[in-house]
Amino acid sequence: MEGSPRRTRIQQEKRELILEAALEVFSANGFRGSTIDQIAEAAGMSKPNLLYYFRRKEDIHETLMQRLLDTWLAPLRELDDIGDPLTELRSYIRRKLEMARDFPRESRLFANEILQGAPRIMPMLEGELKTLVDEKANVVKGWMRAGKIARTDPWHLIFSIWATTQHYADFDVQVRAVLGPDRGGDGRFEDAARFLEQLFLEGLKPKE
Amino acid sequence: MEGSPRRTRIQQEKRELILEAALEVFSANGFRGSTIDQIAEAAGMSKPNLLYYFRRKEDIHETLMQRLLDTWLAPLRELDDIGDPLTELRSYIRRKLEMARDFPRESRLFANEILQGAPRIMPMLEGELKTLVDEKANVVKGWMRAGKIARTDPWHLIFSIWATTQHYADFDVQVRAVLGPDRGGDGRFEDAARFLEQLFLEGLKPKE
DNA sequence: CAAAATTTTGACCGGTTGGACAAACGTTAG
DNA sequence: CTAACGTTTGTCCAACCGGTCAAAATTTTG
Repeated sequence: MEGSPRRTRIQQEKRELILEAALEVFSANGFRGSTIDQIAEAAGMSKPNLLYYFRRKEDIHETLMQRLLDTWLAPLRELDDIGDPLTELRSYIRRKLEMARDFPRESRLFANEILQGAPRIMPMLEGELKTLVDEKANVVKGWMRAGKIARTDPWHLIFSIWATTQHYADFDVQVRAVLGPDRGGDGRFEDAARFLEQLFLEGLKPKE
Repeated sequence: MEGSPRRTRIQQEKRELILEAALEVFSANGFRGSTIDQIAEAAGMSKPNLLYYFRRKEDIHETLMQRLLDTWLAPLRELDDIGDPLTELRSYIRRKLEMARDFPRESRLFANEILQGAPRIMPMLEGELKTLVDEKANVVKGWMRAGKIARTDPWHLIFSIWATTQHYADFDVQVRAVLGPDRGGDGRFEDAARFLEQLFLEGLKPKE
């Protein structure tokens, strides 16, 4: 058994500072597109100083990734059997959209990793993530069997919630460019929330 | 007025070869993550030879990007007023999903560019793309006014179609990892098509 | 305070990268 | 055949990048 290494107060603080800076840089440029110098400058320290706290560039990325995954899956973990199905799904969509709004850098970091083939987190996708999604898909299946929601593919339903919500973080510049200066402001997340709620809960069929 | 530069037959062919190789490499590693050497090797030639056809790395990327945008927006251009609205939308969704299936590299190239803040194509997003989307959003608005489809935000509707379809190209490794070896095979696009059709045309409300 | 431990820095290194260039090679037209 | 033109290659370079190291500066501890 090995506990996490003992660290001084300074080490704790500086490591946080570096991780915050690295999140900024990695999420904007990807892993290979980012340099240690950039991260060091964003953290307000010299490169060798940074390397005193993280011995390799990859260590920073790995630490960032580990932390990310916990918070990233939290909304899905909260989805559970108790309560009204449609309400549960609406809450899940809202939580995911809030994450896209409040943690866009984390979303882009994740997107960058997946886009490049997920070389560093593949085992996690096939293990922890798959297990969690399978479990929640079965919950959704139960709702369908009980006639609480329409029958459809639960896995693709989850994918579509991921895709539509994360889009507002990952493709933010495109969303803003298309909406223009007037509609692309802070209100876009509320518009998106309203739209997604209707899409998932009602579809596009006209109401009689 | 300046026409496109005169080129010999060999130049035409070699340039195509390079662009094909560059698409492979750029879409997998991003712009900064790709090296001229990688592209040259994928194209079966030496680095200086490649640089004879494209003088700078950025020229390759730029050429690739310009071509991409035309084909990328083609499905949306086809969306028009004539014909049944729900059928039109279903066709658009299917075309976009087919593009994700048949041109995943193009999708990832585009996603990479947007993720990094779209530094090279920003003017196009604010110009050509915005104009096209605004135009099509108005078509959709007309359908809504006519009571042909439910009232909702046309812009966010288009975003959600982009997001859900491109997801199967951009996040392909994640989709496959979650679906597992049995369900993650070639059939996943048909499952996705069925699901998306239901989602957009019916929503999740249970049928009475 | 003084010794010990921690933190910061400047100088440096080997490998990679984008790109330049001239020489060699091949092709085509007179 | 040969001169002109187009293509390919080997060599080289300067900038950059990840990372090392020893020494200096600072903080902590007895």
